[in-house]
Amino acid sequence: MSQLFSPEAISTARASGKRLRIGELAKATGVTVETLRYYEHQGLLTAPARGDNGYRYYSPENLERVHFILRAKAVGFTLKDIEELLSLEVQRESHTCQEVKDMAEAKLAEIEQRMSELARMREALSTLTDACCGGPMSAEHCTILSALAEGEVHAEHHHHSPDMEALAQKRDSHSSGC
Amino acid sequence: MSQLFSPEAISTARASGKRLRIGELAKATGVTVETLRYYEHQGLLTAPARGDNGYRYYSPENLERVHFILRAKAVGFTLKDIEELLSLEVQRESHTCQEVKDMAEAKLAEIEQRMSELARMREALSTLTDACCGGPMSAEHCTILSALAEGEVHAEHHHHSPDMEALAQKRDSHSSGC
DNA sequence: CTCAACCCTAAAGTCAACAACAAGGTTGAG
DNA sequence: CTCAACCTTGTTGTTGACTTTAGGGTTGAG
Repeated sequence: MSQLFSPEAISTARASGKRLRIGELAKATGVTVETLRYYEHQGLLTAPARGDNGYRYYSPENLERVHFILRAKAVGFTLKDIEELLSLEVQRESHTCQEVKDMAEAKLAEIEQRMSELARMREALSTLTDACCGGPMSAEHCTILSALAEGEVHAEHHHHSPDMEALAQKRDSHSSGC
Repeated sequence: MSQLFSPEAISTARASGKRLRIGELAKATGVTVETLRYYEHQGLLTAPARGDNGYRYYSPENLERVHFILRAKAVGFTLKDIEELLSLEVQRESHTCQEVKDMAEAKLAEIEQRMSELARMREALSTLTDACCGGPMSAEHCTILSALAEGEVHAEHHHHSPDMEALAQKRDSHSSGC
């Protein structure tokens, strides 16, 4: 490994400025170098200092910004959201808490929306799997396939109707489901 | 395919034999005509009969298949999954219940995976929003931005550490958070 | 006959968030 | 010097599920 860089080779040699090359920053943050260049291209990272060789040399501030991005991603923000969050972050004084909280709450609502959609799917799917024997015999009378084919799937948005009953009846009445 | 052994099963099973043009099928199923053509292109819909004008004329079986696809989508299957499901559906006898149930359970696991990921995000986000006043004053000391900037976000996979404590302390100690 | 509302095909564009590739320059160890 | 391992730019490809575009034919009412 070649950890040897020239700390003072950069024009503005700051005392505390431990500058990282892109591969080092990548390793330090757990993302790929392509991702870092992509973030820069997208305007999420400000263009870092360059050496005479054209290499990017990242400051600790750049490192912090990458961490900011990753944390924001981890709680569900998109890169586009993060661009907005960063514009709030870099000029905190000229923005309000409300703006920030609004974004967080909007994202929260979005996440809860997606969760309830998934919960709906999970309910429907578990009803289906519960009704299916899963045995090694022919799928000719498989309740899952029949439910998908004949419209007994309890998965439409609102409209929680006698779907499950219909499915349950299938099991009882025919005694053939799966 | 059911059409293999049923050039007349169609006419016998359903005396109606009402064939729809693509726009009618679209209206009947709630998808766009482009989507229907796309499904056909992807092999999810078998090529329907054509008139002398080149128009597609869909049979009731075609309609049923679209419904199958939509129901499968509604419970979380991808189009690729559905292609597989359809191959099971079309030749049920040569497949087992187990195959079908395995697919459903795999999808269920996938959905639960995504749900727990979302739940993790929701926890982190609601902790953040709870800690933020959301008021109209400067975001200078906004706890949300600070948490994102300083790494107090409780959102990494496992590793549930004193993150929330750190966040809570921020509120108490500084008395400035937001 | 005209005109809107249908229908057709093939190909390209969209979104997000990168990954991969081509074609090179730089660095440092051996 | 070579060689691997870095770094550079710009372009294109990936995934999924469509949507849009371009450039046409068909149908039926007025």
